[in-house]
Amino acid sequence: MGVGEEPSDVFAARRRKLESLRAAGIEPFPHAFDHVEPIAAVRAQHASLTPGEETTAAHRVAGRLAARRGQGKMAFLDLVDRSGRIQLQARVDELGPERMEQLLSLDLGDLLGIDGIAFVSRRGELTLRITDYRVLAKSLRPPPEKHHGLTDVETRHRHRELDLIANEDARELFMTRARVISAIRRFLDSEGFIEVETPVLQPLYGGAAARPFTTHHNALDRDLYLRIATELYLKRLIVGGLERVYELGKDFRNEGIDSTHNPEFTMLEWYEAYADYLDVADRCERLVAHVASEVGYAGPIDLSSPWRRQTLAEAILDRTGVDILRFRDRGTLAAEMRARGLAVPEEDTWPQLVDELLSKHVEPALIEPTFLLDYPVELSPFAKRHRAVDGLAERFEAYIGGLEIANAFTELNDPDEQRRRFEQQRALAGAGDLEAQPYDEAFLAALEQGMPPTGGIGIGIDRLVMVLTGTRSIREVVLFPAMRD
RNA sequence: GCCGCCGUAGCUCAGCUGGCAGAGCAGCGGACUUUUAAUCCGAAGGUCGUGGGUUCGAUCCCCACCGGCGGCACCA
Repeated sequence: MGVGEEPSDVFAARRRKLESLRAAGIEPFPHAFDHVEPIAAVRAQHASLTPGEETTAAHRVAGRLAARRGQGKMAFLDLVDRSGRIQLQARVDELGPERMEQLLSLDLGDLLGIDGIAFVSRRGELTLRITDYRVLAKSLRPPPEKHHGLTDVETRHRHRELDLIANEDARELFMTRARVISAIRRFLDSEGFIEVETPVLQPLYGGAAARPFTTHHNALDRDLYLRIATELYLKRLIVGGLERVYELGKDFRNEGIDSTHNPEFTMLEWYEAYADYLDVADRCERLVAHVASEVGYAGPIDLSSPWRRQTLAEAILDRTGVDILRFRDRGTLAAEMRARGLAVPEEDTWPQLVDELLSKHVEPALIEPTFLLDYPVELSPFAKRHRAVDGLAERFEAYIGGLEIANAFTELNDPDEQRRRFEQQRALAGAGDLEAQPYDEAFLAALEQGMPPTGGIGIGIDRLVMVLTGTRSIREVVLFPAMRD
């Protein structure tokens, strides 16, 4: 069933009304409608009126017809725009019999422009008494049910326009998302960052552990990759002296789809010269706290700074009793895990076992904002070695509500060390690791030019929006999530 | 990829391990001048996801496929 099916008489009735409008000399799809006020602005002007109070204030609003009560000589209609809903009163003594009948024969879902005089009904509802109206666009499909809204998840995601028409929650959520993104830009701009744009189509992908999408450029007759991260290009801009840069845009990863993964998703990355990962952590928690405040976050999690900080090894020790720093090879770590009754996947290497401990036993418990610091260097091919602890890298991941929302490091800027890391990745790729980093000579050449000490981070914007809106599925915060055909 | 649940009118949902497919909203015809999910009367509206199978007979039982959701696996 659904939106693509053949019209039934519900559709035919709307077609007939379209034709009768035209027959009456009314253009059902006019070009524009000037001087429209947001409904919320009209409401704000009359917030102090009392029930039964009349005014002489004329207003012009526009939106979608959402409900109709009554018929004949007087009726009430509800009009919805992006900012809210307002009641309209249609009276035959104001409009005349012909215009009245024409108005009442319009369909729910039609787009209307309304001129009216504000008053408050006996029951206390702000209302516009219609003095004139205009059809702004005829709707040829019935809107979703007016009480229950649209609840079918598949239809809500495949036809997001219906979700937005029917569900005020959905409108509010995506407006919040927009405010999150603009607040991020304002924050970074005010701290001396410049926004840049680097290639989405890349001859070589890199900067994250993920499989890419492949595409083809016809004129060049060569395959290109959709980026999995912006990291490597952004660091080349740090080499170039731009000092503080950020990019906010889509990354693409050719992986499974679940409640926290969409194949295309919005990533913020920033890089700052002369900073390390702890400086980046400070800015990250300030950014999130600022954005939460800007969008009026009132959820259950305290996002204010400072956040809890704990090393990865401590967190795993606390949750499992396993001290990964004491068992530094695959065999002894696996034995320790077995001794404590923990599952040990047969194929896993030492860093993969660490990741297993982290994702199974630590991540789900990280509800309050938490930085997990200092990851195994094997898992972090672009992070600088820890200044104090052998075998670790200066890297953190930030968790909120059990979700990983950020990943950051003190960036590796020694080109020879970076080259050795690429060699290791090449060995992994040779062993069948589909996510190993490809060898990127252009990036190495840039590092050889000299990159200042640099801190960098990637923040998953979709997941951050999930936290800020209390949503459990990434599909709820992406307007058009990936679906099968 | 594996397992489980789900798919019935435009929308929201009923439908008894098998016997002609149900309601509300919306829509259509009518009544009504202060409604707030308006109310009342009337007449309509269906490829029960798709394709097979079992059966005298399938929305219901079986198989496959499509799509969605959840979990596992994989993965930031």
